[in-house]
Amino acid sequence: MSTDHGPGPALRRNLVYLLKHAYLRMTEMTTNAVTPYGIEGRELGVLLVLAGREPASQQQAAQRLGIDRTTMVALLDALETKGLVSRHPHAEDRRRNVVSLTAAGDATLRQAIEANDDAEREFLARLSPAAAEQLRLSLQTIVTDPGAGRPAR
Amino acid sequence: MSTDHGPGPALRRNLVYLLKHAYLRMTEMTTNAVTPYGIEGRELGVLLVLAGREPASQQQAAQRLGIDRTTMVALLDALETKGLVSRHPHAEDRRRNVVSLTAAGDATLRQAIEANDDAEREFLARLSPAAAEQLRLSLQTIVTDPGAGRPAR
DNA sequence: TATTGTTATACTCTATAACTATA
DNA sequence: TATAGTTATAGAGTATAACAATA
Repeated sequence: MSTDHGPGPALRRNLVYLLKHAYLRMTEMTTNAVTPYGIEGRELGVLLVLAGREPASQQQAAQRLGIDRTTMVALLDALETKGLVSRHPHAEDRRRNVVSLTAAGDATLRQAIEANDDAEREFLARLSPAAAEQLRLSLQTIVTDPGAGRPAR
Repeated sequence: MSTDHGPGPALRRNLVYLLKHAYLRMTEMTTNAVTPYGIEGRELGVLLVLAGREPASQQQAAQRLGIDRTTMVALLDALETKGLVSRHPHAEDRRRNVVSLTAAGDATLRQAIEANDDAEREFLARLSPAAAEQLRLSLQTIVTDPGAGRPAR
């Protein structure tokens, strides 16, 4: 019994360790929350990007997610097979694909968002509402505005 | 120009997205910080675990890091080859390996910790000191004390 | 029988290089 | 020539299954 699990004092404050395990846990919870609606956790991210302003190309959608365009292909193949997304050539530049949500995709997204919100609430359950909001804002700051020493790319 | 990079409004508050990209960025910064001392980012984690209370087995060290024991084998092989770590059979249970830092491992760890602290400071640069500490504490709470609905495992 | 370390193997996620069709 | 999408392929990082030594 009590086989001494946790990180131990040396790791307990290490940011790589904390971020990695927080990420893994949130990912698992989102996956579980969203699987009943027929999509994977990563696919929710794609649907969310598409639901915003509709991207003018697959590549633009990939950039918003921070993944490679070749990764996006497989992701969209799966979503298209499920009938949640459709691709059409761009009117003015036929190299590009305009990707849009189908009606089914829109319905799935709505349900998945709710399920994901529940998962986020559970993930944050040990934090006060203020601390939870602060966590989100701090991560936002770090991720979207990395600060000096960071190439514009 | 202005090819419209960032996440877009739909993803900007999504915790999986934020945690993933925060994790990727911190990992990259730690890797860069620690490479000059001849170790990888993940290896710093191993050294930190070993420097705490010395684990009675490889398996215990693996549990503290949250990785599989088979993964730990390869990690320790590399560190042993570099002369930073040594394995000896446990006196009372010869199935187990007691893993300890060599003098070189200890010296490397000390330098790597400093470099990693610098990287963490840069990572947190856009946050106030209070917000930075709050972020660390909130992640700690979530990771080490996940709360209800979570099996003890 | 159960457990530790190990090996072989496979799976997931991701990126790089090369092809195609358009521009 | 250059770019968007695609395909084939390879590389991390990780885990599962099976084996040897020890308990």
